[in-house]
Amino acid sequence: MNNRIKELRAEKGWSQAALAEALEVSRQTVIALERGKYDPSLPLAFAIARVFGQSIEDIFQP
Amino acid sequence: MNNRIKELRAEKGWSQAALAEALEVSRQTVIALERGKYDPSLPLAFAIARVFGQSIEDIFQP
DNA sequence: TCCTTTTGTAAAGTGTCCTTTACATATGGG
DNA sequence: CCCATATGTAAAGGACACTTTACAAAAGGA
Repeated sequence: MNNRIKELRAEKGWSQAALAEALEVSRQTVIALERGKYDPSLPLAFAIARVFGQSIEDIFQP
Repeated sequence: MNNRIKELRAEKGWSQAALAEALEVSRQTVIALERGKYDPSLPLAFAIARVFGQSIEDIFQP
């Protein structure tokens, strides 16, 4: 499952730490997601979509 | 996180076993999801959206 | 150069997602 | 009544999602 987290975070000009805080997860989680180490849980996917103002389908591609 | 899986499955007239097969998961997983025991993984959420022809956001509400 | 910020790796621990197996109960058709 | 179908519970095990802590390395500004 690919995602556009890193790209969207760059557009916002946020650091990984800032995104982690916005998502209420650890920085390690942001790193792992961006590097495709694993997929987020569904609740976290919703949070990611919310902070970037896009749909889950727009950010994640199976 | 609430979901409309049971309702959508009823509309299709599918048994839990039939849905499980369509999703390529066990029947136990379908039961657990419908009864809100836990949320699906993101890949499974995509599969559920696909078999019902709706968006993830339409099926799951945080 | 020095210091701060940012990004990355590693490891160990906890809880969740999903599996298989087994058994129980309800319902409807023959 | 008998049997098949549908739904549910329980329990044990494996893999994944997420955490905390610690350390390493690159990059930019003063």
